[in-house]
Amino acid sequence: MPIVTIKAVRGVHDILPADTARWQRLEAVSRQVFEAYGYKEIRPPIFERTELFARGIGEVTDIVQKEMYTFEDRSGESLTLRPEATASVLRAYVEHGLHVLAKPVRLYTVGPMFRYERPQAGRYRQFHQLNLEAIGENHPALDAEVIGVLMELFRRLGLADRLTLSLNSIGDPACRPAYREKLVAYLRQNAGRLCGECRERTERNPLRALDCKKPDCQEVLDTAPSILDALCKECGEHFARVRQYLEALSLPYVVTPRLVRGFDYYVRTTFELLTGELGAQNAVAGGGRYDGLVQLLDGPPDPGIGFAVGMERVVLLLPPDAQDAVPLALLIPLGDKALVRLLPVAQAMRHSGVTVEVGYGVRKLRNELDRANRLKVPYVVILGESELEKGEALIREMGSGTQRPVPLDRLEAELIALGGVGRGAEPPSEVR
RNA sequence: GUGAGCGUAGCUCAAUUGGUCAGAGCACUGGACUGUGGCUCCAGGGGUUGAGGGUUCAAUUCCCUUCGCUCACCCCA
Repeated sequence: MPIVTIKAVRGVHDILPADTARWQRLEAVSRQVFEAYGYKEIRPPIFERTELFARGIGEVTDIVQKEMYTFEDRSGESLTLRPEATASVLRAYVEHGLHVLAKPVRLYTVGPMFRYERPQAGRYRQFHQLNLEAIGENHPALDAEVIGVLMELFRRLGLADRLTLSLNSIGDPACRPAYREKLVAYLRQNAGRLCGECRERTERNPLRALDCKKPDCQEVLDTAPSILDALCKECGEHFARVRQYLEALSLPYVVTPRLVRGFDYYVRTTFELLTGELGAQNAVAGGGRYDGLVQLLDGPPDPGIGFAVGMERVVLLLPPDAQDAVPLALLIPLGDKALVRLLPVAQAMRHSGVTVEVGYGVRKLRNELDRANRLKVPYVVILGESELEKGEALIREMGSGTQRPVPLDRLEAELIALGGVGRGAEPPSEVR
């Protein structure tokens, strides 16, 4: 190895072959679930004008203030690698007039996000999200639907019983300011028992003080006024109906009045899917309603709701794949003549969608068999001088060690017959 | 951005109070075994011990700096 090696940038990581099967499974199941609910994929670019995120996420949020990958392109324009997907999706929604479609417009997207944070367990600078958005409808049944999609995804992944759904309503511009005042008053009253940061938050962003983890602050916050008692009539009713629909769908949840989220744009319903298995990074997914955001991005006054799933965190929870896909057979030619005869056989099998590997005819049979053993292939085809003379090849079953001659012109058909039994193209995996 | 712990072969890890300490296992390639594997034995490739500097007769070991990893704060997916 050279003295100076180029390594991956801090906080980003390679997804290696040993893990890609899990990733592919997660993506496949997600698409199945989302599309079953009528959501269509959209693929926005991974960078946008910086202004889009500044406006959409909120100028005073941590993400915008200190976590964005922002750079100037050669024309001097300020661009930013997306730290989240919703702003991009809504920008595309407005830009291409998708609001004329039958509402709600149901969209999802899958891909990398970028945030400049200190890497940690389950937290990366480039990470991947599944994002789902339902735009143009404010009926509480849509809130329940979106949460239902999320829960169905995790049910299909077999993870539902290891996660809990936290649910809250954070009101809207009609009622939140009043609550904010009450909370600030309470926090000021008890400022002496709060940590320094929470005292700062009291003035700058009081809602964020609610999820401070320090025990002393928790104690103070336990008796703080609850947002749920301060909701206006409309918000209270909306929340009650969301709960009613979730119950109708038998979806368990825990009302968490102190659940606040990092983006400014959320109103009313907010939710998180939490796990106890990932250390400090306990949120596997999060989302909420964002009525008003489309308008903020120069679009029509369409309401919306959506969620994001952290794929790395899900993958960490998924059990490792039981078994790698292995080729059906290793074709072992002994010598170049045999190689020439086997190459088209391999090609034909691959045309049929059956995976095989071919040796190069230069190694000893012993070593090739040893290799076949380690590849865990169930069958091996041996073609040497004597077989060539007789116009046949040997098919050896590695498990039993038995082998039988097969006429060369029947070889391909025989192998495909062997591969037809539960091998080759796997049906879409139904993950329990 | 703050704090703590840790960086030795592709992987997992050794190396007495600084003194043959640069090693083992796994993996890889080959040989023992002229065309029949899973066992065993043997051999080989691969490291300026993360990088740079300092202390010392001598540094993997001690000190400083730096980079990276891990965990926590913070934030969130």
